[in-house]
Amino acid sequence: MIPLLQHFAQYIKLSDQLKEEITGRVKEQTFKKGMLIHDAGKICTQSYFIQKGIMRLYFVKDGKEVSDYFGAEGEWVNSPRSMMFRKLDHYYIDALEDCEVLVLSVANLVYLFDHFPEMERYARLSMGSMFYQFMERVTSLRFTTAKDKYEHFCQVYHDIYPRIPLGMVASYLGITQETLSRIRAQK
Amino acid sequence: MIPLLQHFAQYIKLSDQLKEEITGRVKEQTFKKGMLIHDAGKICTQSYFIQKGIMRLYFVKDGKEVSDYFGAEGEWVNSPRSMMFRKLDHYYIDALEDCEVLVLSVANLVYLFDHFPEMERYARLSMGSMFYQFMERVTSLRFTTAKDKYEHFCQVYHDIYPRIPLGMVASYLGITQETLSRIRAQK
DNA sequence: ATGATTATTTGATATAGATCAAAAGCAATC
DNA sequence: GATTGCTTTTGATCTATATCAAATAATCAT
Repeated sequence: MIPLLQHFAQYIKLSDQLKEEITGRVKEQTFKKGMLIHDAGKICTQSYFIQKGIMRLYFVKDGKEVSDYFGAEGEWVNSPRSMMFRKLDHYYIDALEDCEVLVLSVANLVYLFDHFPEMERYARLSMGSMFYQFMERVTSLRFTTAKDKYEHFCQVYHDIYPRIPLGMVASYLGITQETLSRIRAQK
Repeated sequence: MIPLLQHFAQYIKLSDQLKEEITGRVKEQTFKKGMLIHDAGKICTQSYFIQKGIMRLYFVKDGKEVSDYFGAEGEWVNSPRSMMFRKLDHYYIDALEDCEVLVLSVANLVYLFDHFPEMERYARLSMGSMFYQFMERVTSLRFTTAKDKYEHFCQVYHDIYPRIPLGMVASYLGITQETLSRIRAQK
């Protein structure tokens, strides 16, 4: 539970009361490697805070999986649009490794937003950081060679990139597996 | 001033008091076409709400301008990272047309966040929408042809795309001017 | 362990889009 | 309204990466 509180504390000051409310509203859960955790056919009603393992956000295009985000220890994973706006989205979530997570339901999240304005601030600030990362990613997708893209990926995911299968990295970067394999070979 | 209040009202309920605080804290300003509004060498301390005209967020790479965002009527433009985290960023802002804007300073924005929790909520929700647009943009940059990218651009910027010079569109999409010109010709 | 899947590497070829170069269109300025 | 400086178009190559195909290597289940 500690890592979760530390996560919030990066952005806001946590009152004892808020700490209790948070810890009282999440529950532990584990998933086996390969398990489908969220199905694109459903509204996403849970957010997963990873204590151990890696979860992946992906969608299917022309029968192939396209990976869009990898969450590891200390990060939240969910289907953002589905979760925020309660609309169906095309994202699936699965476990790339055995995972231990803390689950927070949308209902509980809404409760926290409604009763603790500092939670709104937390959300604003943490989204701000992700926003910036998105801009860097967009920059990296334009005007750069496949090699530059891979290097940017390794930088962003520096502590977990060796744990992610090559094919998934390739689809994340918008290049083919074969090209990525060749890039890796030449280093 | 009305469009600005309508903008906020899309996301939160505006009390009379908040309305007054907002209108009292912005000031009108105009910029001539081509003017540099924000310089990458400085911290961005103002956010611009556009009432008329188009503003552009761009940076310079290898001596060339790379456009990253176009803001039109009813939208905010600023250098997000510089503004949010008070760090230097590489973004410039200029005016693609004569512009009429409302200016809100960071100091006033912070005041509003500190005194009106619903402003934090506004920020969270509006960033959420932009977040989603970013995800779509990332998708459009991967696995798609130059033509698909241009079509996605026209969709996202459907009411202003004819007002944006071709070269800027090309750098926004990460393709060359020449390629974009050829794509336009074949339609 | 052993065979069966699944993931990665390697090779040969094709192609979308980049690059280089120059002409044609437009728009601003005196 | 001609002159100057941008912007867009058109044309001829070139190249990074995709695609297709098959061989290894790694992982999983019995």
